[in-house]
Amino acid sequence: VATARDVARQAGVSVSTVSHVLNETRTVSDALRQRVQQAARDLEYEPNAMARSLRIRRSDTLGLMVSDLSNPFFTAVVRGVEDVAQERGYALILCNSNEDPLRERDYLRVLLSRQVDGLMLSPVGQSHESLIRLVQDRFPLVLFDRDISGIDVSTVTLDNERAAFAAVCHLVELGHRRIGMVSGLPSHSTGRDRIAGYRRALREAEIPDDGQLIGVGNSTSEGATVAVSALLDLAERPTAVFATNSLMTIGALIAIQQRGLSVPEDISVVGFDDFLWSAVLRPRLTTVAQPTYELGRTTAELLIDVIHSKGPVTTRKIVLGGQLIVRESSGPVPEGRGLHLEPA
Amino acid sequence: VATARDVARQAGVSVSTVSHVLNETRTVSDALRQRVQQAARDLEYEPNAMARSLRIRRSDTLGLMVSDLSNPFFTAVVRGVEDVAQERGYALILCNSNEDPLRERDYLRVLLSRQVDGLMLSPVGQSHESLIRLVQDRFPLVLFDRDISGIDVSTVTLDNERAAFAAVCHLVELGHRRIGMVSGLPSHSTGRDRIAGYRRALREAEIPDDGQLIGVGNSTSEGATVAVSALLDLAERPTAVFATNSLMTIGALIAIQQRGLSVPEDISVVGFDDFLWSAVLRPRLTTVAQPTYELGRTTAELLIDVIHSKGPVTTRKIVLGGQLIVRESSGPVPEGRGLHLEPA
DNA sequence: TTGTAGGCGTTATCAG
DNA sequence: CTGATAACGCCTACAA
Repeated sequence: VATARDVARQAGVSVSTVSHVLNETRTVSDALRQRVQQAARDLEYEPNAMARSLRIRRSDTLGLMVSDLSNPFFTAVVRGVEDVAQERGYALILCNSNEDPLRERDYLRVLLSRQVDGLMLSPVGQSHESLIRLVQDRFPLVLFDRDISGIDVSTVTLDNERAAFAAVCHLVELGHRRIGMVSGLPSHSTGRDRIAGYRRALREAEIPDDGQLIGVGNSTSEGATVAVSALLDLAERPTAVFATNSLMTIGALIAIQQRGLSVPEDISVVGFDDFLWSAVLRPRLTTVAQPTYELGRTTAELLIDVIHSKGPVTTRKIVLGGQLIVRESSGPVPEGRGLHLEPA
Repeated sequence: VATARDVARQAGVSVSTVSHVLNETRTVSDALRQRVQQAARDLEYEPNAMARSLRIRRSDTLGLMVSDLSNPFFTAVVRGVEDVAQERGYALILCNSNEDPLRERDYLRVLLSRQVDGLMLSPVGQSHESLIRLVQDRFPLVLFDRDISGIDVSTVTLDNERAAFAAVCHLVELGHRRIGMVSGLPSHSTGRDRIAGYRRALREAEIPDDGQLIGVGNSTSEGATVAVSALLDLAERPTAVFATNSLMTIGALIAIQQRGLSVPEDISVVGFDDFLWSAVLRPRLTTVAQPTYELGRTTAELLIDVIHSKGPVTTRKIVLGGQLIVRESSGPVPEGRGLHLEPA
């Protein structure tokens, strides 16, 4: 591997001239410039990014830590982040905490020791010591998807409360009054917000809400199958189910199929996130589509802004909206069910 | 941010002592060791990975470039790679060439300039200058999923020929004799191998094969919809379709639904890669399951072996096998179709 | 057992 | 316009 020294020798100039030619950082005579450029090409010189970063105290690298890479939601986010990083000349180091707080902690150290210029994070748990230190040190940090409390940091999130509200309102308008929900962990802001939207919809429809119809699906397909099975075991089982991410939607459908029930004749379903395969399901799935790719783009752009802003950093909270897409998996309340089952 | 110098000053020792204590690279008296460790903790010292790498000419970082991160196939691979990297103490820089040769070229330079210790790549096109130089320089490189010609490099692939063979044999055994296929690009080894397996199955069943029933779906859902629509427009349309990745399976199903045909009554379908949502499809999808996570693990392990092997590097070709999972989407030839349509 | 000093490959300051 | 030279933060002979 050739170094600037080699290029300098080959071109018969000093290393500083090589550096200045390649970075266009001062005027160099045509003759020398030509020789340097030729030598660089001949030797296939590629500057050593580590040495460079060490000197200029900047790595032109962004860190991105997602909490679950097997969730299509996050891969869409990653693509958005990546496109922006590419456009703005940043490299990207991607880590997957896999919903493991320890792994998040570890990767955080890895990323910082690699001197990333900024970090995008979908936090797996609560705020912790390492994160607090980061913001205290004014390290460029943007959280996405999930917000956490007790920490003053910029975030980009989706409007989960409104999205859940819209989904449940749709079911209410179809006449449903016993509406189940499979939720993610309430320890995540996303889980809480979706529950809040669900409850507001019930409240506005004056449907009594004892929380019995909220199952915790743990954001996984398996968890949702268990949770929805429990809902279906209730004496007064729901006539509709709202699943709050794509994996849990699958789990909910599995549970429903296991009971031999069909959608939407026996029970209506609304999913969260819009997925490619929802179009080939029969019936096609009613979903709340979320702008996942845009979430990634916005997060990356905000982070780069934060990095470039020299002044006092004002933390920003950006919220992106979603969209309800009505398909055939949600329908009216089945005959003989619904109103008469109402406890109120 | 604290440096080794700061720690040394705080502990009242020299920087070399700090280094030796933290790396356990020579025996240090208890007293000093304690002081250094305490100081490091107090200052929250984290070694600068760039400076360290610059010195020891090793970054303990692996590069991973996938060709399409939105394809669940590759995210499973990524998880496998990541787990191994984590276990073996390597960091991971992940790039997404997005099937764009230019982007692949760019990212290649980025990764190399960042001094990754080795690189895993699912190449988007043919072998090119940059790759050839890499192997000539004996740079640790492992290709996965796709092999390319004209370059002597270690690879980890799936047995696509056999997988396709098994899928088509299954259809043959059900009585099908007009079997369509949606293929990826034949410029990829995966596409070629799957076509080869398809053809071998036809040959062994003594089914005439004029290649008319092979549609190129371009590995995308949209491409597959177009390709399968064309197959369904044929005067003697296939009674079964073999789709060769998950996105193209979706596209195939969409095309079939657009025609108002149902599976497997009107037409049988076999998909490639096994997906979570295939279980909630009705009918459930017959698929060839591929060990994607294992592909990632094996690739990372092979690369790390290559990096550690001091001697002459013998290139290795590892091939992993798949498994046919029969579900309800493939059935017998529909009444009134099949044999009498046979041209031969 | 400990410290000093040189250098990894760059960039940038300071003379010429 | 150009070239020595001193960092950047770390590791590691070599010396003490």
